[in-house]
Amino acid sequence: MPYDPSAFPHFAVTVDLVVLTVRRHALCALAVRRGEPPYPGRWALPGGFVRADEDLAAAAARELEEETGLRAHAPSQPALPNAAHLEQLATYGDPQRDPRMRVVSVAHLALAPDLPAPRAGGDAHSVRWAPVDDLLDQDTAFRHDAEVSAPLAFDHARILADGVERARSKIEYSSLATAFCPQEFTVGELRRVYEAVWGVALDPRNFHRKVTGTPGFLVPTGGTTTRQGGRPAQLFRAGGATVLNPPMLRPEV
Amino acid sequence: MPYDPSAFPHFAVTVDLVVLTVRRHALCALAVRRGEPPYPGRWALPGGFVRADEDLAAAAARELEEETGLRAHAPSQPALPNAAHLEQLATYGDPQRDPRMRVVSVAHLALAPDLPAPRAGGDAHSVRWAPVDDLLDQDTAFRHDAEVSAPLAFDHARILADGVERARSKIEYSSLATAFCPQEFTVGELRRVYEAVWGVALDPRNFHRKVTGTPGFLVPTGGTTTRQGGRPAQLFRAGGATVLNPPMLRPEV
DNA sequence: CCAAAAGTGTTGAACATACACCCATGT
DNA sequence: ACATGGGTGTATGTTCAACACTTTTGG
Repeated sequence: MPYDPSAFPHFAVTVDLVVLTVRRHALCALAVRRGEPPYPGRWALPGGFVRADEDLAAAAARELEEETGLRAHAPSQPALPNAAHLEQLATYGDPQRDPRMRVVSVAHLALAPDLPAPRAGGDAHSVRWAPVDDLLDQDTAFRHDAEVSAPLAFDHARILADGVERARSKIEYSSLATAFCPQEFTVGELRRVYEAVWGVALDPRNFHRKVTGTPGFLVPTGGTTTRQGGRPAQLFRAGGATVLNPPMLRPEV
Repeated sequence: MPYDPSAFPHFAVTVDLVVLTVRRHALCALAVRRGEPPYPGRWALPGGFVRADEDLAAAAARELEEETGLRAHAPSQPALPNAAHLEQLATYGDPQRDPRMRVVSVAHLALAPDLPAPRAGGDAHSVRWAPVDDLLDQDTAFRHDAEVSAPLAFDHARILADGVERARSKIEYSSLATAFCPQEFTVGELRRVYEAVWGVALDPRNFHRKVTGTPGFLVPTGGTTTRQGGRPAQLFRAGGATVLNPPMLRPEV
């Protein structure tokens, strides 16, 4: 079927990734250092062009694997080892957002357990996990001891902020916080995820009762561990439940 | 700055609109009948191409005004007369979703008060409000008395379902339900919005206490009305609060 | 008077917080 | 022994669902 290609404008379409993990009690995002203009030397979110016959989710999964080695798994699928939660976040299409040309970027949000080390992708640019506070907050970004020293390239600060906000609100009413944990984890480890993502302290006793009392949230594996020190803790896997009812309550700020 | 346009694939970018309203106790969506191939004669969501120098939100607002005469207002802005809530929903980019070419569609969700009548836009194709159940449910869609008789064109059934789901969950924890009401409304009218969107019955007494007891949700205007019959009811405007804490509770299904 | 919708009071169950207290390990 | 994190019990307050009851209109 013929169609006049001059009847509509042409766009480039990219996917950008907000990849979040919890490291050393802080919520961190994956950042790559740009080599080429525009914004050479600045940190940015990983991402790339969508291919001609590629679905948006497939493009996001491909970029995720290129940058981290993680495979994506669809929501409510058994958590495989080396797999991350991946979902569409939002789309950014300001005509001026890329100085080269008109680019519409479909941002995705990925949540991953703490990984041994970020691995350089097919292109060997530098990659690192940076605390989101350093990436977003101007004051800390310009502190001399901060490892990032300028705002993110393009509109990536906005995209990252939206991704963080999505993660913060979603762990409230879904079991998504388990995506930050390894396959087997303790209640205390899960609690530290909530504390890092929300930036608050939670009562360990009430948290324990809450998560173990929500049917389908956690499944005991039978094993125990003392990797956190102290009394051995039961190990759990994520259960089948995806929505939490009643939700976890985020304390007032 | 030169850039090689053959280095990346070209896409067409459209906006599609899920415009919802509550009419005669039912949640309804705006549908347009297609004149041209593909899917001639089938119902579809309103939408169109994003222009070369147009932001995504601006394109959605333009299409909304062309189809309905409604202006869009940003979140948490005073509700103007003839203005609708508009927000980005999600982006759909399956390579096969449009048989003509590669089209990425950025769907938006609009919530509007019940309007006198849908008005034909710049192009004079037919437009109507259809109950979302008729548009989505195969069984009712093929009943002889249903006014729509085939599934929506393209992947619009999926987009509509996602928009309805977004609206259903958002009125739970935000004051968005007021976007379905006229500027001044009663507690009973607001309750009927929740009942239509969720498809449930709510206790009028508890609902009244809940919404009037949430600070910033409703502001009394001083007036009263008996347009629903019975004892005169106070009139309210939407207050400044956008998030509802605690949320409205959707009864179990 | 009766029907209909608005609004208030009350009660018992569910759930949240705060915190006292005990348990099982490593050093 | 003691520090550390895991886990249970219990008191107190808040919120919610259910429903009896009163108020103010139209017919």
